[in-house]
Amino acid sequence: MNPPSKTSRKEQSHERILEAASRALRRTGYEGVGVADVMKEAGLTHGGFYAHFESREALLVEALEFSGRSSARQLAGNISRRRGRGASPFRALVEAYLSDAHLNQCEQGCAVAALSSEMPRQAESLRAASVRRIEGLLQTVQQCLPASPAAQQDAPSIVSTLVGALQMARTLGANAQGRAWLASTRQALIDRYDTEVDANPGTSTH
Amino acid sequence: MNPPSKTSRKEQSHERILEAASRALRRTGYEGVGVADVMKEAGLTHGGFYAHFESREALLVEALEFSGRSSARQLAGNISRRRGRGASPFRALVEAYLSDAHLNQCEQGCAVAALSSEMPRQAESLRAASVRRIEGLLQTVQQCLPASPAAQQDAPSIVSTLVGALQMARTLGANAQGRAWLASTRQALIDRYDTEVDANPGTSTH
DNA sequence: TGTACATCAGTGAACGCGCGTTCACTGATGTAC
DNA sequence: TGTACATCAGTGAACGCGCGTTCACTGATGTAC
Repeated sequence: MNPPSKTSRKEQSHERILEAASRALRRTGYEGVGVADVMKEAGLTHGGFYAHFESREALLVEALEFSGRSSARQLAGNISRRRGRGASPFRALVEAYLSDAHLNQCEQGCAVAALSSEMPRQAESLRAASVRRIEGLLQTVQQCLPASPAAQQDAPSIVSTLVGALQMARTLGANAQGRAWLASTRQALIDRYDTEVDANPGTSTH
Repeated sequence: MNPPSKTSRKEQSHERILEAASRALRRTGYEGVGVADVMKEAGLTHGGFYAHFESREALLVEALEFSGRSSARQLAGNISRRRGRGASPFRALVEAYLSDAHLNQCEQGCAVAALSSEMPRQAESLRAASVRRIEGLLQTVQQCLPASPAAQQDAPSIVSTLVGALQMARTLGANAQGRAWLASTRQALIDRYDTEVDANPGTSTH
């Protein structure tokens, strides 16, 4: 008979492998994900990998989808927390996505920002999964904008700005230069799309 | 005695290697640049490589700088051609950078757009070179904006939008979906920063 | 002008290492009776 | 309840391949006299 817990031992291992791969993917990019390393971080040895995934590429596809679910959930949480403190949906989005925390913690952050320049070069199954991630992010942004056609039409431009700004800031470094880039982009977006202004967005400790 | 031409045979080879590496870098990313492949494309064999560069990493640094010079020159040319046809500096920048041609020809295009998500993960010498590329692009954008502090302050946000949009569009594909993303971002930028509107930007054949 | 020698750019074989993938085997868990 | 067997998840050694790097050597170009 099956044990009362619905997830089998193998399913639990599978989940741990995906978690490890998802973090590695966002920290080191597609090329940086090694089968042996991921298995080790999941507490297993590399030999068992092919009982879980058909190939490394199949792992990357699942890991990308896992990353998308995970970071979308986290972003939604951050947005609703900021909304609870009185921010408009758009301001909450901008301050959550372009936060200093998101600058530093790329392995828990948005997969699109972590991978976008590599996406066009990947095998078709991965590129298709990447397109779905972009569409997911687009949808999140659309939900934070007014429903008017004029506002909705700007969503792709805003997605581009959010993703690009995080990448530029990460390249500049998690120092004053990177943080200044983020702050400047937050300001520009909010000035344009959100009228209420407050003093110190992007950090929750002040 | 030296031959009348000032560039020696070795300098010519060096230049050919850099050209090949610069194209490969923007087409396939940092990880995609192989020493043997680059030498082959330059018409040489891989053994001679280390007479030209201390290491693969040193090649990548020089190739990135080469890419920056080359694409900055090309972008400046495209901008001034559009200005000659009556476009404002900002409109010329947006239509040149977010053109369908730039969507397709990434190996001659902007290195920042081709590499940005990989930049933060590179060795220090490469990251430093990447920062210089971002600063170069920032300067180009600043020169296309009005000199007022209000406009200049938006430059980082605009750089982010340009880079992000090209990456999203390239991931979506050089098809209707990718071109629509570009067109939408062009429109949003121009609506916001440039008042005159025309019918069909981004292609020169209509 | 011609000969002998040194320098220089490039060749191609070889080395070492990492990594994706395969496979025979093991130990534990669950099933049949 | 207990024993024998089958299944299942995971182990670890091994294979093959690609790639960065090294190095002894070659052929051409330039220099000394």
